[in-house]
Formats: sequence, C-alpha cells, structure tokens
Amino acid sequence: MRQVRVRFAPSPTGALHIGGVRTALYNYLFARQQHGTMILRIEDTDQNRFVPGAEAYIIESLKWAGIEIDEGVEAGGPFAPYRQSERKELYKKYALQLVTRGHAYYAFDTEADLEAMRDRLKKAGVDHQQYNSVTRMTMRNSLTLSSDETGKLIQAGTPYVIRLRVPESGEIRLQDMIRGEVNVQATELDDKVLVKSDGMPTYHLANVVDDYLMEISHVIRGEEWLPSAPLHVLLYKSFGWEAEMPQFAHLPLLLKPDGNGKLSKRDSDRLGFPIFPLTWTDPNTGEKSAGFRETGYLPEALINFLALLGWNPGTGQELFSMDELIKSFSIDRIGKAGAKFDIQKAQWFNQQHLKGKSTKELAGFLLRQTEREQLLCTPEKAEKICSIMKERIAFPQELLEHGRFFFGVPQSYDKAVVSKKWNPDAARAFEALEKALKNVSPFNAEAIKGTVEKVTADLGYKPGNILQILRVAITGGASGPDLMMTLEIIGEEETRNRLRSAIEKFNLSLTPS
RNA sequence: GGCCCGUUCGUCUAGGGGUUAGGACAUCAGAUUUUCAUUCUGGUAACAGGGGUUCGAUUCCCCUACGGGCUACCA
Repeated sequence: MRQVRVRFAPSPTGALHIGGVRTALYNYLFARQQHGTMILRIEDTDQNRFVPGAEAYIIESLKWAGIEIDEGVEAGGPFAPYRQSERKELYKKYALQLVTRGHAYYAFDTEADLEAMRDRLKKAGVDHQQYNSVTRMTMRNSLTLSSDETGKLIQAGTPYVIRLRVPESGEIRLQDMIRGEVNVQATELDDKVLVKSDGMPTYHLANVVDDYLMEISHVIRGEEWLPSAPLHVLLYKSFGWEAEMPQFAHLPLLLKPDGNGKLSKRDSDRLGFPIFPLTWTDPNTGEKSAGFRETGYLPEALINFLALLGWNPGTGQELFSMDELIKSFSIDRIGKAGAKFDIQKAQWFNQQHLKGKSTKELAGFLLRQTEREQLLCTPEKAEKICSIMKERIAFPQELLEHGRFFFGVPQSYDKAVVSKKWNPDAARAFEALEKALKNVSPFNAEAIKGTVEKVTADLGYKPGNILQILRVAITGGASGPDLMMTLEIIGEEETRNRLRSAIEKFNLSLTPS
C-alpha cells in the first residue's frame, strides 16, 4: 500500500463554495486517518478568470474550518511550487513529450474554423459535434498538414493548441471508489485541448501532470469531474504512468434545498443563508456575500454538518468532533446520490456544538459582544448569564440579542401581557415585592424565590398570576431564561428600580390618554 | 440532443431477498416548566413506475420516468 497523499485543488476564481469545503474536508479526513499528507494546490491556469484575493480567501477558510494543510502554496513542501501558473513550462514539456510519441498533436484551427465544423456536423445530424477521431482529419492540424507546413506555421508564430489524440476505438475503464466501474467508449471522448494558445495548460493536463509529479495516491473530488475522468485515465496511459495512477473517488454533489440543481451563490441570496465559509466581497462587483463564520456558525458545527452530507458512519452517531470524524471516516460509506443542503439541520448542529462549549468559552463570546457595543460586563456576570442562556441559543450572538435586558432597562414591554396581567392585584404585589426585596441577603435566586412566594402568599395570590408580568417588568419580554436567576444577576438595586419604573409605566398604559 | 451518474419519510440517511422498513432534522400532539427555550413521551410521514428472476422483492436484472452532471483554448 502506497503512502497516502491527497490534494485539494481549487481554482482561485472567487470565494470557496461550501461544496468545496466539503471536498477539502473529505480529503483531509482521509489523509489524517491514513497518516497521509494533505496538499493544497492552486489551479490558476485560466488567467481570464483569476480573481484577486481568492487564494487568500481559500487559505483563510480552510484555516477557520480546521482543515490543516501539510503541503501547499502557503505551507511549502518538496514539490513546490504549488501554484500551477508557476509551473507553466513544466506542462509544456510533458505535452511535447506526448506529441513526440504520437499521443498529441498541434492544431491551428481558429475559433471560426471550430464553429464551422460544429455547424456542419449539427446539420448532418451528428450527435456529438466534437473535435475527435473522425473530425480531426478535416481540420488544420499536424495530422493533416505535412511536418514541413506544421513547422513553418509554428515558426511563423501562428497560434496553436496541443490536442490529445484519442484512440479511434476501444473502451476506457476506470474503477471509482464510490461508483464502482465506469466505462466509456473512446469514440465518445473528444480530442481535448491540453495546451492553450496562450501556452497555459488546461485543467486536464495540469491536473494529471501535477498529480503524477506530486505523487498523489487518491483523487477525491466532486462528481462534476466524473465525465472527464476517463480522459484523465487516457492521459495517464499515454504518459505511461498507469502504475502511478491515483485511485479516484467522485463525491456526490451538494444540491439546492428546494427545487433542483447544484447549490449556487444565487440560492444563498434567495433563501437567506450563507453558502460561503467566510464573508466574501467580490472585488469586481463589490457585491458582498454572507459567510458562515460571520453568521455565527462554529467551525466545528459546520464541519460536522458537512461531513454528514453524503457520508455516514453507519452507527447512528450524529455529533462528531474533527478527531472523531477522522477516526470514523471511510470512503466506502460515502453515498452516491446528491444531497440537498438543509440549513435547519446546520442550525441544529450549531446549537448542539454550542451546548458542548463550557460556560467560560461562551462567556468569552458574550464579553466580545458587550465590548463591541461598549456595554459594561464583568467576566463573572458574563458567566452567570451564559450559564442560564446556554440551552436557549443556536448562535453565539443570541447571547446578547436575547439577553439585552441584562445590560439595561427594557426599551419596550410586551403589550399583550401588560394589558392582560396588569391589574390592582399585580400592582399591590409589585409594591410589596419591591419593599421585601430590599431585605433579601444574600440576593440570590433561591432567596428571591422564597421572597416572591412569601409576598404573594401573604396577599393571598398565586405566584403564577404575577410571575409573567414580573418577567415583563424586568426583561420587557414574555419569555426568557429562568426569572429568579435573572433577578440575581441584575441585582437588588436594579431589580427594585425596574419594579418601580414598571409600576409607573404599566399604570400609565392602563389609563388611555 | 449525446454521454455519464443517480433515485428509501418534506430533508439527511440506515437497512437489505422474508423487517411492525430504523435513526436524525423539520413538523404535529401530550407531559414537565410561572412563561419561552430545554428535556421527555407519542404521532404523521418513504422504498419513483412497469416488467422479469424468485416460493418470496424495497433489496438482484432490464426498461421507462424523473433528477443531476458533463458536453469550452473554464475549472
């Protein structure tokens, strides 16, 4: 068994898509489990689609997600450079090798020539209008031209591409780790361009050459590459690298939550959830797209969610840490069908992972939020708040969003509860409570509870009748964390203040002005 | 159009020739809770259709339908 070496090879054409994160994750899990190497290679062979900042974005995203790179653009390594644009000359050399061996050829056809050919075939009712073993003999290339003519054209600087010479017949078989055997007739393949007229390799050439050179053992990538996998196999054969050919695993795609099709950026805008790991601003349009990080997702939750989209451990376990995923992961438990992206499940994972955090960690989140808004909060208070808010939140920012009343008098009160529950009895209870609370020492939840019970009992009321309106008086809302703990955190003085001011305001709301 | 891949509750999925087809999210109901959330209990809900093979098919085979991907000098 050879040393496991896998690569994640995105092209820097924009923000890293969440599907890309999953592909990277599966590569990473496999690498770690097999004690192999995880490589990050940047496939920037299309200078037209290059987007500045995209590479840095990819690196930062992977870092945030906890996907560690052993070798690659930033990490370096024995096979540097890891950016294909910096390896340009290399590919040309290999392409020429193919030409020499008769597996590839020069083609001088212009855009118009190609179009004319496709038109002609279309009119003739041919199914695939491609540059292939039947059409190539009608085109301008080194197969139809004499070697003299070819040489002259190249000498003269005529633009040319190098195309793969696909065999006229035969079947190409490939063994996919997820899909089993996949066979394609050679006649279905076209003579793909290997080197473009700008001298850059196409994906197919660069990918195969680099995977060979970098000694990649397993190619784990999205299903969109399955149709061209036979072509890659053919390339390995043409180079004589069959023995070194990696094993392939083509992952099922991530689909739109509703309707059909691949998940795309548009869905994010349309349905209101992120599709990128980090917030991304398109440098060309200035358009901003939401990120999972900024939306409040924990990286471990996103990873957990993504891992289970297309793979399952077979044990029923749903909650995983990265280490657990590494232990349990296996390629043969990856499904074949595309998976719809369900943001609700992602939220659930976030909630679960948030629950798994210690109160101290959560307090850290809260402290950062209060700092940003310049609210006063001690670490002790933050921890107390977090301990009672913990079970109620799905996102860290909800700590403050749902707990704003810990830091100031409510700006408004739940009108429905006030009109329903505010009455002379409640007013009497409030007055009594305000006085009684003064003597509660220490001012803790238990003692407060006792006082509330005593006050209501003395007046002959049921606690249930005033507790809800009490909550509204303190927090403004009809729901929230444990009320007695809330009072403890707010403290005696502030509690009594809010009681007094509530009595005033509630009475006012009773008399219509 | 052609080629390739796929199809179990609304969603993610387990399972596999004979099962009450299991779990999770979502949803609904009940319990707990002063309330909300949590938690607990329970419910609704699926093998795309048609042919084979077989004593028996959701499971194996074929066809159809549907979905997806690819079909660039993009990756």
